[in-house]
Amino acid sequence: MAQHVNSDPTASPESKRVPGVTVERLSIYSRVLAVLEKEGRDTASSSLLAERTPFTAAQIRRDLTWFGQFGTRGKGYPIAELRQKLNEILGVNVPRRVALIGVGNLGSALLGYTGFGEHNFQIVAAFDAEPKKVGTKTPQGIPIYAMRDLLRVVNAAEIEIAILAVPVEAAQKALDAVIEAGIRAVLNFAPAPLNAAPPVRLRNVDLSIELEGLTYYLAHESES
Amino acid sequence: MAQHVNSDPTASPESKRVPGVTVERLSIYSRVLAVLEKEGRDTASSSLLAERTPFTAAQIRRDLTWFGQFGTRGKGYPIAELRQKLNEILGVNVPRRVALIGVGNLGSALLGYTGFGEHNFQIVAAFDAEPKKVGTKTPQGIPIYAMRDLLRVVNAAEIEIAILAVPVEAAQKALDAVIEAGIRAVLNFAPAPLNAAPPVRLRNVDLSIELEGLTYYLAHESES
DNA sequence: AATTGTGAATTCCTTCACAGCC
DNA sequence: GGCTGTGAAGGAATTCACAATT
Repeated sequence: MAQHVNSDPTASPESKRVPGVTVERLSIYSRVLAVLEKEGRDTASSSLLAERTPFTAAQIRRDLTWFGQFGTRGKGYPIAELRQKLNEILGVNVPRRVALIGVGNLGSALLGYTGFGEHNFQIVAAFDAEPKKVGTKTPQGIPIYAMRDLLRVVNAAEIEIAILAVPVEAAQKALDAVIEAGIRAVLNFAPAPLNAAPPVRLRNVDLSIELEGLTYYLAHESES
Repeated sequence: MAQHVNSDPTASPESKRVPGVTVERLSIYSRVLAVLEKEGRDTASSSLLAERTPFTAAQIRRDLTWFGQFGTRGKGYPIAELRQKLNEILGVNVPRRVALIGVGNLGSALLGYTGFGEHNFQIVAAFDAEPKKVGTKTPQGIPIYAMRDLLRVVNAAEIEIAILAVPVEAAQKALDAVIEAGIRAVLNFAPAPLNAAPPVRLRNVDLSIELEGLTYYLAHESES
């Protein structure tokens, strides 16, 4: 298999399109590798990774080949190195600046969530429609701006990502505003089925929908 | 999206196995139908639904046929009726009782999130390892129990679903405890790659992973 | 002996395209 | 005329299975 086109692991996945499902799994591989590294291992086979994830060994090997050849036959994958490469591929090796839109209940919880920082996401500005909050800072020391300052702050702070944590009725307007401000990546927590046209990437996290994905199987358990 | 369920290829309604991706989309259809209903419409064609979702008309029609024939040729689908039907299929026509494990930052935000109640999910009990919190109530009036009371309370209150909002280092033990208490459906917010064997259904929502699904495309924008 | 990387086979999902019905 | 429901076709993702490599 003299196929070394992708021997540079940071090279783009050339000719063919990487399946979306593969990208989804990459983060999970990175997480599992972190755990294995902490356990003191230095290589991991695809079958070990399969044990720690809901995926099969063949699937994992196939996923990785989209980006290059990272393993050694007979041995497995070098954990630290593969993790580093996956983080590069995911674009999380460099810090990403994030704006939080909406400093209510959920927004406050997200600000208190330390996991973002651990994965190189920095919430550098918050925005709220409530005049009383504007001009103050969050308990974490992040300044709260008015929505009309969005464009200015996004440009000045080089913000790339917005997290929407606004009430559902404000969600569409907030989305329009962040796109208008030049943001290309949006994570929406408002329980509204928002849509955005490329090149904007929008991801919806609807907590009720997550639960409904579970109740379906509760309701149909007897049939399995 | 949504992250990931340990897929059970044996769950099915009547004859054949319903694809997992179809179940994922059902909730979204239900949401869109609710919006259309509010707009005063009483029928919706598959192409109208396609306009309001990221899915195609053919895909929507195909998804629905897994569960029966709901439309009228030449006319479309009766909105209210289809929505009701979908909710039945999803098992959200009856209230589902939920336990919240972990009343920290994120847990408190989830308690304040009114979307659950709107979709027939009732958080009826909370649990925390912190002795100071045990015996008190949340601002919403939900009693906080010690973890050791899990089995008793789950049985007494007929709780079917657990939401894990505990620190990552406590996640596995919390998962073991809720499974031990007889719970079959778990939504995990701890940023740990947890696994559960069938018949337990586990869904992970890792906020950092959601963001990483976006950064991949930020990092590879030039290629698309 | 162990394990990757990958063609080939397979399974799963989506889209096409149109007959059937309103 | 408009739209559903669905066989058939097409495409995508997964799994098999094994030659290649350490």
